[in-house]
Amino acid sequence: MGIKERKKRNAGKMRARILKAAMQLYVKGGYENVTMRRIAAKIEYSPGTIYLYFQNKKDIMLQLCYQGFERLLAHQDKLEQIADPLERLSAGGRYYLAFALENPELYELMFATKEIFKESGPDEEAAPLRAFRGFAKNVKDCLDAGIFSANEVETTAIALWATLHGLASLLIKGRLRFLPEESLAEVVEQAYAFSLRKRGE
Amino acid sequence: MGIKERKKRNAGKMRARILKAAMQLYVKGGYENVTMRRIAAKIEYSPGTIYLYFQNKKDIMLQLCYQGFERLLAHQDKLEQIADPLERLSAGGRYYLAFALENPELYELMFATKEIFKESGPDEEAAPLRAFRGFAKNVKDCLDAGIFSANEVETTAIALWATLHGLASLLIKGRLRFLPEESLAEVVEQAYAFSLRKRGE
DNA sequence: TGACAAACTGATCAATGTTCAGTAAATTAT
DNA sequence: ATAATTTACTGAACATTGATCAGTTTGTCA
Repeated sequence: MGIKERKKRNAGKMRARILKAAMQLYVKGGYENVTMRRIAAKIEYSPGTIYLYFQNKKDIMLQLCYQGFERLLAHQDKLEQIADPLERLSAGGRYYLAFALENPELYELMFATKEIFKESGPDEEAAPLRAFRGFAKNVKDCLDAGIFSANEVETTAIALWATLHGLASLLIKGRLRFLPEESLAEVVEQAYAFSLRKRGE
Repeated sequence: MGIKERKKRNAGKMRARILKAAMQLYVKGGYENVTMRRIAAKIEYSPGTIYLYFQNKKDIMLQLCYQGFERLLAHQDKLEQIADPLERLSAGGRYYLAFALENPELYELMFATKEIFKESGPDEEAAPLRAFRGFAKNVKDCLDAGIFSANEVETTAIALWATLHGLASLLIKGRLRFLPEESLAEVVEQAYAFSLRKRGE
């Protein structure tokens, strides 16, 4: 009696096709480029069909937002191999910024979606929170190693995350365009290094 | 021959009326609540009239964005009275965050508008850059006082600004909602304090 | 094969930003 | 004062949007 399973699989595949099409449209031209009719054309179904698999456009965009966090998490395990905690945190920051700059539209979406935690409060299983917990773990290792002054882990993690997110956001939104282009990368690198300055420096 | 002047004044007043109506709509319900027809209804003109004073909706939103920076700058002079540079920087940060949280939609707009610097590159006279220069001045005073480790002023200013902007953005977008509500303010305060930690701490 | 259910269609709706021929008001010239 | 001209404004119209739903096709099972 695998019929129900097959149907679920089919529905899942359809959802995936829709999301794939939506993602392609989104990364190419942002929110306004994602149109129910354009998605429908891409998957070769009629617009009405999409509403059998998603509540509305917002629902689709929310799923894309989650996919963004999944992608961000995808390479987290590579960081684990770095032994030195401060170096690991530093590399994590560089990776974070690189991800944001390589996927600017996606990164925007990841932090533009207000409804992300709306449904029944924050879910520890959710990708956004898992990403933060992984980051906080690295911060904890630094604190344990006495690299920063004594502080709450969460407080320190939030401060450093905020710096990274702030830099990513300012860069993507072109708010640092007053700096000479060629020194931009260097300035950003050093700015994050300043936030990571060790106790006594 | 004050006729031309009067016409300019009238056109200016009309622009102001339109922007006022647009701002009211925006702070109440965000971007999608700002509608050319709704603006027109508020100012009691027909929709077409708006296009005699603004290029399009984007143009209107851009002006609102500028108004946001003007408001942010409005109380900057009060900070100047604080003698101690670190205390001044700290108070500036608190004021910045308070502004962002009291005007969340406006703050979003201030940093959501990509076109802000599009026209002929960054303009030193523009409010956004003036705001940064004011902030950087406070940072310079701290560096001169030896409070932070030697560094480029711009680099340090960007690091601290990014932290503030990151905190504001994360708060507004609800990304810190996994923290207990009652400790949120405290955590944010301490997170910024961490970024401001003095040399040797 | 026939009855039922599930999947899909596409015309349709209200609302959006924007345009522009036409009207009304204000100004200048006669 | 009246006519001519410029300026200000209107609102119907257009293309496109997200969303709906009666009707059709496809698939499943007795």
